[in-house]
Amino acid sequence: MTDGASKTGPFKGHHREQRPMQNRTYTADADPGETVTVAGWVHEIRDLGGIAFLILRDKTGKLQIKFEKDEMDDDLVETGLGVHRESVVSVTGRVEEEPRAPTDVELVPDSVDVLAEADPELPLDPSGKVEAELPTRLDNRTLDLRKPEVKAIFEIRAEILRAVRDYFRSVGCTEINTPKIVATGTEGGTELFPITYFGQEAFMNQSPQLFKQLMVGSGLERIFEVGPIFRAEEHNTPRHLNEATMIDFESSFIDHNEAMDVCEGTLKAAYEGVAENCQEQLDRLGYEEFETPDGDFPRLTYEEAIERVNATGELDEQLVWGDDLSTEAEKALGDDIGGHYFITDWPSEIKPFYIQDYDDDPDLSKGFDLMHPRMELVSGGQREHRYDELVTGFEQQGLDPDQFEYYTKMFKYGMPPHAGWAYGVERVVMTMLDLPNIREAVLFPRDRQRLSP
RNA sequence: GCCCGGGUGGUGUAGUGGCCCAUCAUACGACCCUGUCACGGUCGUGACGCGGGUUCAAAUCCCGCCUCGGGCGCCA
Repeated sequence: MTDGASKTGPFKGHHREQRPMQNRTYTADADPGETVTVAGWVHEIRDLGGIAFLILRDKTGKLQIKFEKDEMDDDLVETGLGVHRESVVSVTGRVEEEPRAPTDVELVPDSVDVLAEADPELPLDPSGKVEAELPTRLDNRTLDLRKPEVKAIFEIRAEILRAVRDYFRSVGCTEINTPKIVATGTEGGTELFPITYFGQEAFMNQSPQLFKQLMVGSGLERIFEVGPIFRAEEHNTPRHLNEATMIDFESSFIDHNEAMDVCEGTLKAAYEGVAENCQEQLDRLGYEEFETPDGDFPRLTYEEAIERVNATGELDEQLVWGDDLSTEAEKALGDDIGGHYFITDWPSEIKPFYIQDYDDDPDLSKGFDLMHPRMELVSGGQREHRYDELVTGFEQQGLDPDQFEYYTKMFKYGMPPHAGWAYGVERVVMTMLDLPNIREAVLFPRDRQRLSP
């Protein structure tokens, strides 16, 4: 940038007071010998009498600020030690090497500015001396995310999304966005949130399924989307949300086996990204060793899966062909396998209409699920791309094809064979970090009871 | 949708009929303390979700309401 350009910008060089943050130094970058201005939150004040320490916290860590009462200006001491915890301050002073300080450096202040005073009684304690329950934490998410271990979850979540996006690009995908306000549901089964759209009945979208299929028939061919989905089920569990974030993938000219390859690739990329780039966050969360999945994920057919569940002897009643896997069955199988695995070749009748059946066995579908030992992560499959078969599938599942004409119509104009899948970001975060509740993996969860904040 | 459990100071808890004008920790207020790092010490402020009932006596038992969490189903 030239001098001339900089003078026309929002921050003019000779008005330093208009950009106080420009000169801010992160606590982690405060090196001995420098005079710096740091800014952040008052984590704690330890007043020992003649000497007192203010611990300042910012996004990079904590820095100790020393106040020697007899040797320093009274106003400075009064301002620095008179603030409540979690107030926002900026402090200018000299950084000194000090082996007795927690980080081996401390700041000797010349001036302290209180930018925002905090109320003395906090709804939760960011220093973590006293635990808070999840509802209290969610009601006060701003304070909650001042805790380094809570912040770490969302830094890791961001890294998962980065790694997944990079992986998708590496296999030739284009990122798309599809509408979240829609006229009809996807599968007809799940409850939708009804809304009014200029006087017309409409719904919050339950899944990008139909839209992403329409796009594999477009010139884009191979696409992914990261976006919200909305489901009006009144479930109350630690693994369901009414608004979740889905990672959807769909590609032309691949089958369900190749779709599983991509699925496995994205998940491994997510684990590897976190292992490579989030060691500090993992440390904060207390991970001794973070294991990335190695080797190929086992691919069990549905038939093999129910046989294996029955062989564990964990279930009171044996599964028979055609049964869906109950939560109990999923857990028994997950314990038995001990890692991620696919279940393939599901009975057609428990998979949606858009999943293709085997030509030589119409009772068997090319649908698959990716499972973590704790829960289902992904649902996907080879799609039905043939117009006549698709419309027949609608009718067999009791759906009216006319309602989905915008979708089926495009299958008349050259829809290539295609396959894809979708997984829930929150479930990936939750299983990766072994979080007890899916609400931990969302900043502001929407569940049966919670609409605010 | 069906079923189960819980709500005690700001926060997290102890207390299952009288021992409770309610325990402990932390926070908050006051005072003491020159190397803390969950700083320490002394003193103090502060709560039984709401309404009704049973009982000589209710935080505790019963009913209704509000509210939160969990199990199943279904799903990601």
